[in-house]
Parts: sequence; C-alpha cells; structure tokens
Amino acid sequence: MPRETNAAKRARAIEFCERLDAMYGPVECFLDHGSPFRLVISVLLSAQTTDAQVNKVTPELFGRWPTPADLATATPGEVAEVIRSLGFYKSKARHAVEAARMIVSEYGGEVPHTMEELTRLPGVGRKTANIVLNVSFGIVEGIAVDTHVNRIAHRLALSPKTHEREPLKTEQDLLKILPREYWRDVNHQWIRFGREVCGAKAPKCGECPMVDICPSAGR
DNA sequence: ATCCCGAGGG
DNA sequence: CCCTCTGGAT
Repeated sequence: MPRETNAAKRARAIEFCERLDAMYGPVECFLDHGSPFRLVISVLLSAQTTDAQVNKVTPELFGRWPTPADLATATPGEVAEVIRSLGFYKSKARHAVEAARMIVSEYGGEVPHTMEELTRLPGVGRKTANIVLNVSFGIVEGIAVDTHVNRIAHRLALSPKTHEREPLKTEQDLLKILPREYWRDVNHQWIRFGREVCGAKAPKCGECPMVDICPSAGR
C-alpha cells in the first residue's frame, strides 16, 4: 500500500473545508475583540476554559483596566481576583499584566503585528498569535492549531501521527496541504465542528456528514 | 469523572 | 518529549 500523496490529502482537506463552509458559513470570533489588546488578553485567558467563561469576567476586567497602560499598573494579585473563575488564574494574571507592561514599554502601547513580536509576549504562543493576527489585523499567514484543529487534522490524516503532540508541525503540514484561501476560516469552523460532532472522547461518526471522506470514521 | 478554542518550563 | 497550572460546567 503506497503512502498517500499530498494531492490526495489536499483533495480531502478541501472537500472537508467546503462542506464546513456550506454548513456554517463564516464563523465569528466569540471573544471580546473590541480592540487588539482585548483580544490578546481574552485569548490568553481562554486556555482550558470556554469562551462563555471568559466572557463572564472580561467586562469587569476591561472595565477596570481598559487599555494596556491601565492593565500595566495592575498587580497580578488583583487581576487574579477578577479572573479567578477561569483555570490557571495565577499564571494567566501574571502573563496578562506582564504582557500589558511589555506592550507599553516595548511597543508604545500598541499590540504588535508580527508573529515574532506577538509570541515574545508572555502567555502568547503561536495559537494565540495566529488568532490575533487573523481577527484583529486581517493577516493570514498561519493557522491557529488548538486542541480541536489538531485532533481533526490527525483524524483526517492530514498530518502524520508522529506530529500529534507537536502543534507547530501539524500547522506546517496543514499549511502545505491547504490552499491559502482556506486558512482564514480553519480555526473557527473546525473548532465548531470539533465541539459539535468530532469530539475528543466520543466522535459522533453515526451522525457525521464527513464519514465518507474520513479515514478515521468508525474507529 | 471528564471536558473546556494553551503556554511555559523541565 | 513530559509535566504543571486550575476552576466551573455538565
């Protein structure tokens, strides 16, 4: 059995994206993205929790500290109190304050527009940076690979199993396979599909509209 | 119990 | 590569 060609993977990936597009249309960002700064902080806070949980605390958070300059004056302790209902609240509070301080001291109070600069901010990795570049600045040069995108990429066999715990390699695999025009909507559409159909524990293959193209269907 | 739109450090 | 950080919803 010869190994699958990239062209075959590309065809499957495109068909998957086209069907998602027909099912969902453009999916908007559910987090506060009233400003690039708010989006950075919101995404940073969203690790291992739901957007709904994040949206419960951000009104108070951004009410008290609306701008990077404001949040830079806060202590991690008082921020932690506000975001305590989220997971990992101590490290998130520290990262949020330090990121705000760095945005002020190194970037003149403006959220930077490049992957390199964004990922230098504490608490901001490639996933967060890709979301911010995409949603706030309309820059689509990568794909935000979170737990859902990663899982689906591997279920569709678009990325080899050896990359399952290396999101950067999974992202590079997807960028190689998917035409650029599809990159922008991957994150939000795949996440929705991952939550509603292709869950981590019990994927609903019985009611999945992708079974005919999915190498993992029924396993 | 198990899951939730990660990042940093060892 | 692994582990830790963490609480709320279901």
